[in-house]
Amino acid sequence: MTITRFAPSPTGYLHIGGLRTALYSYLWAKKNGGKFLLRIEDTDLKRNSIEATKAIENAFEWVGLKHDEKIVYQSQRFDIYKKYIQQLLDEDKAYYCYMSKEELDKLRESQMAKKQRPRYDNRYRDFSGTIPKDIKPVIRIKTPIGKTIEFDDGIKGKISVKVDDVMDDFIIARSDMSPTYNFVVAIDDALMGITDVIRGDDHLSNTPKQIVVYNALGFKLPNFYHVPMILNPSGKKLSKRDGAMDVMEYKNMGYMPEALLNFLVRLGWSYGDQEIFSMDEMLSLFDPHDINKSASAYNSEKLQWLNAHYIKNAPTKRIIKDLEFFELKIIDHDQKELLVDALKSRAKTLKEFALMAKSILFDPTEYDQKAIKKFLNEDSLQILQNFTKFLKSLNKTPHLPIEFEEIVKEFLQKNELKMKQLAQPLRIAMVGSAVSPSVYDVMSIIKLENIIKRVEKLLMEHQ
RNA sequence: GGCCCGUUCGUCUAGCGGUUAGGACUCCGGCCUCUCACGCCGGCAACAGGGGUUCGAGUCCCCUACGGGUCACCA
Repeated sequence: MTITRFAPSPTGYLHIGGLRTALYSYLWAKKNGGKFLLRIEDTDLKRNSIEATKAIENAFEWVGLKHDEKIVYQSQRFDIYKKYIQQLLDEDKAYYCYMSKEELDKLRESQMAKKQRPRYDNRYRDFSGTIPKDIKPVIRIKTPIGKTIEFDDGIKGKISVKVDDVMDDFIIARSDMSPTYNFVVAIDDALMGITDVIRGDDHLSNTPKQIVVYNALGFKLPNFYHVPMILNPSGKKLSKRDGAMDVMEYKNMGYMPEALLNFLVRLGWSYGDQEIFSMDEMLSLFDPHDINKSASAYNSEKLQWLNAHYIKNAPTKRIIKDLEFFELKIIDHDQKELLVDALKSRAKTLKEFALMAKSILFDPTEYDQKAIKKFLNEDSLQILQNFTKFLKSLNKTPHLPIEFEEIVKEFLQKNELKMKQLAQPLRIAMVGSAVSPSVYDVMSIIKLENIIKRVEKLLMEHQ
């Protein structure tokens, strides 16, 4: 069975880079009928937050990624880590190091001065001298000096590093005996039965260290996949300054989770020329081996295009529900279908959608001055005047767009006018600007009495 | 600086020794049209540079340049 995991440290919100690796992990597990687990990496007791964990869960819920089983908290597993530390000590695969932090700093400084790579000099490995008093020791693992560590990354291919180049006998337990990251990650991944580790590129250099731990403990290695980073539009590392890092921010901006997921899955991965992927398609087509080797820049225009696509194709009921988040309730409106259909191909975000809907539903509070200047003059005001008279004289009440179209045509014919001469002035009267869906649709949505009311209001203010 | 990774249109990418180097977003034309969108049609635009290997290289190898990651008693 394929078991993957997402293992964030609870330092803040879930950002889009994290969501992408989570998505990849989720897809790969689910595609293979496996499990996707969530683990919170909170070994650093100093900074830790429940809110951050909650934020991650909320974001997962919004996009619809469900993790299997209970969330694993590393802070609750210290007993387990302690056991393995003791095991390594007993087997002489780890040892106490009595070098103080100050000493270590000094060593590092002198190495830097000599342009050497700062590293611990293994002075307490196989130490037989007298042990310094008054020093709370740390525990270090014995790394396989002189060896080469090789592994086959599912994305990058063969990776091979010399142990002496990339690590010293690194610390697995701090002087307060709390375990460190590279140690616990290996243990947890092994114990949780993780078969495929999909994570950010920035962890690539941690992997050899974790392999050392796996080997020391006799655990079987998982498959590793190191996903290249997401860059900002100018090709630099994505940071908070780029804005919209928090996944939930996308909800506020009116993006649909499907669009975000589709955007993210295509950022660094592709399947031929296909751009649109439903969750089912992602599930059947995704394979981490096809992920690109190079970093990709975040490009919000594509996301916007995808969002527009998903809005266009979403069921009306769904849109109506989503619009409530933007304080628009149209569930009881008798022309809600027409309204939503008219706007579906026009709005790029749900936020924009709500704004457009409101501009139709509610009487205009102000008019676009450019539009006024361009389309309102003596002639057009006269036409509007005549049009309201005509509307009032009707002996039946039109409802459907087609019915409004008929009466408009009748009016135009009687007065020997072209649609162009009526459409824009009427549009301005109804919604306050020169842009809106078809006037017939708008008329049908706001109804006869409101058309007359809005036209008369405009006439009054411009006479 | 050491180590590791990367480099195809502005951006996301297809390509897996022989292609007029394809698609998508953006942008620019055109059609449709009551405006704006949508849709449809068309256009601009790329193999980082240099050496090899080969009959033939975007594809394989080496070097250079550039970009990124990482070098903690953080995760």
